[in-house]
Amino acid sequence: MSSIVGQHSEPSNTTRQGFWARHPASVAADLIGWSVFVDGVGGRIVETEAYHHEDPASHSYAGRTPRTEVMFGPQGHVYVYRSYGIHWCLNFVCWDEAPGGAVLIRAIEPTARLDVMTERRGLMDARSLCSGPGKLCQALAVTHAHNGLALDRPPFQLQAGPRAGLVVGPRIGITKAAEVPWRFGEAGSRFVSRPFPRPTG
DNA sequence: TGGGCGATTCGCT
DNA sequence: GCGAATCGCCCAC
Repeated sequence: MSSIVGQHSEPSNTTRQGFWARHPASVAADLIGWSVFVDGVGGRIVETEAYHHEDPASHSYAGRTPRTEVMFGPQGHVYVYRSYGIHWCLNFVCWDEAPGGAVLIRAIEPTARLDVMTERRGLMDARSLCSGPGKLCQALAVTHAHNGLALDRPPFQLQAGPRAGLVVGPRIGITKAAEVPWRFGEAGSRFVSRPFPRPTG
């Protein structure tokens, strides 16, 4: 599933339930190169991470709680949680065999309304506007108020797009199952949160 | 009801 | 490169 959908395609295939009813790692890989906007502010997704219900690093691993409720709900919705008591993190709910999975959006290449993002972030450097899960939520003004909202309805807008290439690596900032290679990025992108490890020979 | 912990970021060295 | 800031969630007592 790496089809490139033109802007005039009927609702982009992200709106089809089938896209999200797959393993989070598959969805996370396919989302690279797509664009996400919140109230018209956003850009191209260049970095994601997958979290699965059988994955010890996933919030859903310990079971269903009020906080993780959305992860067990319908696919194609937004799961937002607070990180370190300071930042917000944006996830897209997806799962196939059993409920409880999501893709963390870790970095975006800003393309739309950089002026708004610049003001929200208090920065001039486009490269640093959305190069991290907490950063992009600040730039796109995503908060807990968005938790549970559907991705195919305002204020969200998703649009398929091409990517230069896919790179894979271990996830960042976790202690459990840190070796699982479920971090995905666009090859050569300068807008990722951190460089991907070079393929070792 | 209390304490430990975390899918982070930023500034200072 | 390292550590502080900061607070909601979750489990144990």
